[in-house]
Amino acid sequence: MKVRYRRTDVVAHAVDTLDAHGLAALSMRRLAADLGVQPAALYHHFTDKQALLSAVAEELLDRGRRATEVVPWDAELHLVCVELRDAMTAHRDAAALIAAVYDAGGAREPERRMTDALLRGGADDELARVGARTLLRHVFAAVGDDPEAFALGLSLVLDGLRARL
Amino acid sequence: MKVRYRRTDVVAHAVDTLDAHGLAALSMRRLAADLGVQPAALYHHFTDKQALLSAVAEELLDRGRRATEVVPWDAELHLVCVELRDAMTAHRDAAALIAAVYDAGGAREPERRMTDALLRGGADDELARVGARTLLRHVFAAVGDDPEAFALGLSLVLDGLRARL
DNA sequence: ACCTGAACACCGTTCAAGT
DNA sequence: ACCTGAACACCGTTCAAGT
Repeated sequence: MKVRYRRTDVVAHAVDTLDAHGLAALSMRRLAADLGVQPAALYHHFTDKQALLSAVAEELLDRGRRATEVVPWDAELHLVCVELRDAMTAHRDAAALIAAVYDAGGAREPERRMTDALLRGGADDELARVGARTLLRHVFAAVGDDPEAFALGLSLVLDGLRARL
Repeated sequence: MKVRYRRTDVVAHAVDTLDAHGLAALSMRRLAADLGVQPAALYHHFTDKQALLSAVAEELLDRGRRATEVVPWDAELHLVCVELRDAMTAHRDAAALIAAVYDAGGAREPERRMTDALLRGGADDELARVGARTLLRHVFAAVGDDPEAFALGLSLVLDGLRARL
């Protein structure tokens, strides 16, 4: 009797592959070969490669979540940035993967939490939407910076937001 | 006697292909087929696909350049953002292409001009470097926004910079 | 529910050789 | 200087069929 897998098994193995060999190695064919299964078998679990990558990105984001607690809006904003940065640095190429999934319309939870925090802080709908997006994109883009440059770049955006609240 | 091409011919055709069929269609094999040439022939003009993409990105940036004139540092900053946005919106998928080339270490001229303008405006080396990068990345990320959202997001970053100059 | 076998339509890149 | 012919080592995806 051959081995069989569930969706979560495939995602777990994909995370391992990401760690060990990077995003370029995350191909449907290679993943299937590693699992000892035909490429077509993966299409039972995911409609296409994009769906697989989305599932992996969500998994990485989940692993980065801290305990939920109610904090002031600006502390929440800071917390989301830190959690996101953690998730993006905890695994090889996680930053590129999460950004790619975001660009394709997935991994929207961090942005949603930022928007909520800004609304709570008194921003109107427009500022909350644009502010959250600008902040999120900055975290994406600056994740490769050293800590000082990251903090400085982040404060440029946060100062701009503060000036409007 | 068969047709023969120079490097610039290939770049010009790549720009046309980008316009007509998008970034996904910009493959070495397809480009070669369109030109009526073997895939291997392109490796006479470019060491690899990355070099081709870099050349195309530089070409798009060049086409977006306006006449050079000496202006105050903040007007120069604004001008670079506008030129960059123009270059990124003038051709299909140009934003994704230029961002990809930038991530790979190319298309550095806009950032260099931003750094120079900030130094001219009194920023120290660190602020000029981080400020230019933050601004550039914001333009990359927000190029798909509608004009109001783009302007608001940009002013968030510019306000942060102004607060330090 | 999960997988196979086989195919289709692609990729980037290298290399010896030709003109 | 610019190109061919041929190969190598890959991709994502579909589909009928099997257990």
